[in-house]
Amino acid sequence: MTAPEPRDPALGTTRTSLPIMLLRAREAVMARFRPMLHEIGVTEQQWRVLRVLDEGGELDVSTVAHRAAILPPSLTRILKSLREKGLVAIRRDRDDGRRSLAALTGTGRDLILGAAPDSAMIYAEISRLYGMERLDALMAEIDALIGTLQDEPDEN
Amino acid sequence: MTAPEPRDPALGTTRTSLPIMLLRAREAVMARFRPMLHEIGVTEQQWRVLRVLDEGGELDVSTVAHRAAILPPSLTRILKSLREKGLVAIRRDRDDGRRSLAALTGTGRDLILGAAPDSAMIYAEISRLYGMERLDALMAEIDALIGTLQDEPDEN
DNA sequence: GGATATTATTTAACATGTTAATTTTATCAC
DNA sequence: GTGATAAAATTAACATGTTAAATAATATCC
Repeated sequence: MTAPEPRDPALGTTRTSLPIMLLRAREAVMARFRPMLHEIGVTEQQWRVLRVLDEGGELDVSTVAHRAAILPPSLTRILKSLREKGLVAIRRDRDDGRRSLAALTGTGRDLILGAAPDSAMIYAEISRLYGMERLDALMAEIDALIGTLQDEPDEN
Repeated sequence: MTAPEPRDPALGTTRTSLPIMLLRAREAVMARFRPMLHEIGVTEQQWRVLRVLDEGGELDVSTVAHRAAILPPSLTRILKSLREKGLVAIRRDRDDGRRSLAALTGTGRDLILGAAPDSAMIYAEISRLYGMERLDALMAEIDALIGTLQDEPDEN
């Protein structure tokens, strides 16, 4: 019975909010991968960490955090749980006692290798549905947006 | 001294992973808004909920969850904290006892109104840096990606 | 009209995000 | 060499993400 409340036209509507759209897009993509991740018993973030270690070999925590887009405090907990699962090994850097180094165990590598075909198939399906060139172009644009926002100084 | 570990070429590199790129993009955008949100003492998610309620008036929890892209269990907690801050009011729907209805309080509306100019300026700055038309095109493409992935059935 | 299924929300439990503070080790200046 | 500083990782504390289960109210079927 009550009429819709008035709203400030200076605020864009949440329907077209850039951060929310990026969130929804990520969710739509991840929904395709989630069944596979559930199957092998790792979370999305744990999977990212495993992949980064597969690509980079033994890496220090800061590098893993940067490449996997995970903040250091989260990564500390994730590495702990991955170690408890026997998927990664962690040791101190002898040359620089401040650093921790993480690497896949044999078990961890096997898990990646086993899941790789499924992962590739899911990505291929996304690429097929949306269009491969179109997807490449979209990712290039997103990359450009990131570059633009990070290079330019904040307006504060 | 150890050489880089071999990796499976079937897995794309994490550098070009679509989910990670969307995550980074969101982070790059939110970094611009974060100082303002910190200023007014609300989190990013709380801000989204407040904006949705400003746009939609009194809404049931499910609708807010959908529009703000927040899962119901998270929203329950967020609404509780917003109520404790005096920014929203919650009551039961008389026509359907299962539903909870949330609405901005006067304080909540004042907070939105006070922050609106800053919010608009930040968005305008992003638009200026990246290009307004380019940003519109990017958002249209992201929207198309979401539509594509949600409409098509899962391949499982 | 009462058993049953469905829907809306919440609770529970665990994982991660986020900021600030702390700890440990290196580095620099002198 | 020693004291101040900086860097890397962790811990702490609180907020949110995520899935499953529980709760409560409505809708449906016979």
